[in-house]
Amino acid sequence: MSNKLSDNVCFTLYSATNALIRAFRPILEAYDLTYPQYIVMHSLWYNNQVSLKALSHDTHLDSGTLTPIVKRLESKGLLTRQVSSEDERKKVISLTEQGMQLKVDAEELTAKLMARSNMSLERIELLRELTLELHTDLTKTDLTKS
Amino acid sequence: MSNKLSDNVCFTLYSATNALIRAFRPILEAYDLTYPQYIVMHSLWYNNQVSLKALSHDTHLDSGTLTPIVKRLESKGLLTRQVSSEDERKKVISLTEQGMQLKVDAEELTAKLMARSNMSLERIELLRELTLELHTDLTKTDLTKS
DNA sequence: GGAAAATAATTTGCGCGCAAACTAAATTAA
DNA sequence: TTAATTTAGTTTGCGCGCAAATTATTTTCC
Repeated sequence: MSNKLSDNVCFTLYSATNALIRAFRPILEAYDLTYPQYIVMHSLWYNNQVSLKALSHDTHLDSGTLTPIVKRLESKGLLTRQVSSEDERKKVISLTEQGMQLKVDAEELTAKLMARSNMSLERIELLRELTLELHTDLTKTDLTKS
Repeated sequence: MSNKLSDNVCFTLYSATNALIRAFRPILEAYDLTYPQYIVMHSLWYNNQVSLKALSHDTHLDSGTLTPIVKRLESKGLLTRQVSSEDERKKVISLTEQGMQLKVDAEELTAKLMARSNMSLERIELLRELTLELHTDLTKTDLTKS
């Protein structure tokens, strides 16, 4: 029988994520990026010239969330959005030269940030595995099962 | 050297939290609550008649975030907000009868939800401890340390 | 080939999450 | 005691996160 909020996994997960993004903010500010924008850039650094659909699959972000994010990155000159010639419903999202150059600077930000926590590498890796597992479980049984 | 997004703790943590809140939504819908609103109610069930400051401390939510949440809960008839008689800057937030009755129904929602994941109780508890640790670390070293 | 269904992306609406600016009350210090 | 500082809570502005509705294109099926 739980009574404190911190006895609750959902709450600790939620709070830790908020704290992480909050801690990321001043670091990412130097690159004029928010955390979701950073995720999109990270995805494109390793998978350039993809559709919004593909980007959505990789980042786990909704298309309705992605469209405005990608537009903002476009207006910052980090990427371009062109209608695909094969399928005119699709847009091809491509990094600009400027967008690709960010990679060099911003690649190691996670390591930088996590080093500020006192957690050991083993525990960080364990946390990664557990959250990956939870995400997989939740998205698998989400809609069909009641 | 990480290349996939899922190699990145921050990303897996972020995605798992989004997935969790998404999974919570249809369950909480029956109580006409969002997840942050549920957190506030949960806090009040075990700590009634507190100031916004105290609520902010317990829920780890900003006062600027809390004010509109608490107002929405007030307009749903789940709580009241009265100016404190000792200190007129403070507001005393108190559950209504209706707000207290929700507790009975909504208390075990977390267990209900986590049962839908295939994770063992041990791994869920481990996840709770790791996220609690990360939150503590990040909020401790946040502003002062560079 | 043409109607119906499926797919890709955008738009709309709402509730956060939080920094920053603001208001009002209480405390401290001169 | 009153001016300066601190504290509690609200407001504003912006960027998500996502469900639901919409638009436009493609595919399917007859």
